[in-house]
Amino acid sequence: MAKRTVSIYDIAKLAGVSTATVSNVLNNKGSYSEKTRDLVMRIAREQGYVANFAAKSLREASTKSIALLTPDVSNDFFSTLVLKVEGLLRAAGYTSYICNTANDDEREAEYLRSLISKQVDGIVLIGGLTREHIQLPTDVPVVHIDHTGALGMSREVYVGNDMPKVSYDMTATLHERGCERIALVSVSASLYRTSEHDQAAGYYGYLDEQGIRLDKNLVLEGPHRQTSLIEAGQLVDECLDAGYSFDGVVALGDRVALGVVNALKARGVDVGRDVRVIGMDDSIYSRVSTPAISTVRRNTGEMAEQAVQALLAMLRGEPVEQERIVVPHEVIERATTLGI
Amino acid sequence: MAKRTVSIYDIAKLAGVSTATVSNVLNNKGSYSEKTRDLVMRIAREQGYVANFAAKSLREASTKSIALLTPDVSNDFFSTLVLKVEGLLRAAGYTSYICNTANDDEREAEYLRSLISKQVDGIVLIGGLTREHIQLPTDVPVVHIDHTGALGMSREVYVGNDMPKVSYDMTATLHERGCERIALVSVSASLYRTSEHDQAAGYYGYLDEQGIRLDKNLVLEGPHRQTSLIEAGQLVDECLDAGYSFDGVVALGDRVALGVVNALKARGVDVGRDVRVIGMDDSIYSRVSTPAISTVRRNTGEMAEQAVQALLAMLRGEPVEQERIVVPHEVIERATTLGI
DNA sequence: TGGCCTTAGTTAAACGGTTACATACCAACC
DNA sequence: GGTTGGTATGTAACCGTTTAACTAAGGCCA
Repeated sequence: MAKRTVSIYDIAKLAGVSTATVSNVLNNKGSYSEKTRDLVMRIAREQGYVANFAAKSLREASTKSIALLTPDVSNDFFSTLVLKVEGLLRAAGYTSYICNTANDDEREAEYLRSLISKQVDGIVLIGGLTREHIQLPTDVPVVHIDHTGALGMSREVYVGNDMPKVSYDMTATLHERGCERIALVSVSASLYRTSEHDQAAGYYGYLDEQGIRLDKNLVLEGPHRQTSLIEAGQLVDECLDAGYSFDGVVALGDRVALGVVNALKARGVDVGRDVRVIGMDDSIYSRVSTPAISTVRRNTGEMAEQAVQALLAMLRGEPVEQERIVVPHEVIERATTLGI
Repeated sequence: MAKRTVSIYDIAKLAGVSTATVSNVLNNKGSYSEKTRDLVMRIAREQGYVANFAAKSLREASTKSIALLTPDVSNDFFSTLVLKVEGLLRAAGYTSYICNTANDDEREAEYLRSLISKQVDGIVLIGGLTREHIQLPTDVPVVHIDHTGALGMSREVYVGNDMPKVSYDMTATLHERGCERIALVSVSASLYRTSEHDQAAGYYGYLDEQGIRLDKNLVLEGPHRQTSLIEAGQLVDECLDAGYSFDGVVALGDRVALGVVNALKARGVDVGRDVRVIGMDDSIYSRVSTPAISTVRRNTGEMAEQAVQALLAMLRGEPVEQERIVVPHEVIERATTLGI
């Protein structure tokens, strides 16, 4: 079975020319007569010729494929990012290997090992934990998105938001709306998205700057045993059951925010008035909630574009001009902070 | 730059043996002394040798990679399916190309063209529209999941639920709980998931069988201009605003069901008592809703397993023993039909 | 001693492209 | 007529791996 697929050699024979000419015609290179081109093209089409990428890759030392690692594709933020990056790369002629590491170091390392062996031309690392455990054998270009862990490669670029500023702005938004006792809710999956707990930094920073006393009982961190949404609700319940109170919530992620909102609603709290809530990522969760959840748009579109642009530049062999690219974010207020 | 990565040839030279021996050692084939093996292994490790898959693929006419096409990875049902399939394939030594076709024929065709050229060993098509537009040049094995469109390949397997039975059971569940005027809500993205509108068939079938008069005004189909969740709500609003009424809703998808539930709640309807709702897929949407939405578990785990098993069998060259594999489904009743 | 088997290893071809270099032809120019 | 130059095409090496076919040496046995 498995009748060998038609090769450039078969076409050359049928057309009565050499493989070099066929290759030239197929790639618009070198020179050849119009007659030859038409003949070769016709035969190629007739025979259903499809170039063998393995052969091309071997010879050219380039597979035109990219590794795309992300911790969790089911997370709206990451999945839109991944899809945008993939689309842009595809438009540039690259195929992507999309990998879901589930925040597992070992899995990530395994993926990289196998993809390095598959000779990917570049690597895009999205979110996730620190990357200290990874050691790459080749000097392949790497782009990090939403994440700051270094890899020590010779060609390496970072793209992301100013995360401390994001949580700073979230906290400020609540404070400016009159909140005085502001809680922070996060589950580890989102907390670890940046290597140095950047995400929470702005919350502490703002409180400090405004002279607001930090109440450790209002910092709710979950170990992410289950769906972040459910867990966030439990954290809120535990906190309130223990007798603590708050009038504002900085939720590191819209899923977390939705969990918080649902838990508060279940207790009869008027979300948006009694307690204001702000989430992050501007994902579907913040939009489908009632009341709609205020959030931070982190500009996945621009992140993807900057990342791909930087990667393509490195692939073209251009020197890295800007190692760290910061994408602006934007607070979007909805019912949970406006109180309408 | 780009210092050539170390090849089997370099190792052979360093170890003072032939490339054949190195290859044998690395693949546990042929025969060699223990001394030689240790030497080769040590040098390979020292030099950070990584096999070049392009060369291997070219020689072996197998890339150990699979194309995985799905209409929408942001859809919970598809994404869990994709991840499970990918995981099982990885465990079997295959790398997956995960592709998001967005229900776009042209995009799908483009993906397949490029992946065929990349010499994928097999193809898994998940959900999506009919596949009549696709013509594959090689006789690569194909597995379809949750979808019935034929491709006319020599090695082709279908895995999925009995979709007419699914909507039949959904309708029956509502009827048995006392619903008499049962609406059907779908948006095209989900409606087209099976080629012959299988999904709705059971709804019509059940009504017919029970002698319940079909009211066309209660069949709400959206063109999927936007998020299915939002759109479902609009369809419900339009229907009720037009003066029609229902006491049960068959929603083809949990996202659709959530949209319906939200819209009804906004109108002050007591969901679960005044109107009962059942969704499909047992996704996160049905679980995070208040009230929790009844749904149908479609067993993505078993689907993935059956699909991968069938694919691996075909890749091993075994003949197709069962062309059509049906995975059982299960109605899960929660608050929106139990009325608690 | 010769024949045969086993083990350890080598040689070289093959996979399907790309490409540097060689060649053949023709026209134009001085 | 010889030189120059462009165009169209062919030749063959090369990318890194696997593997069929082969060699060489040692052991065993009649």
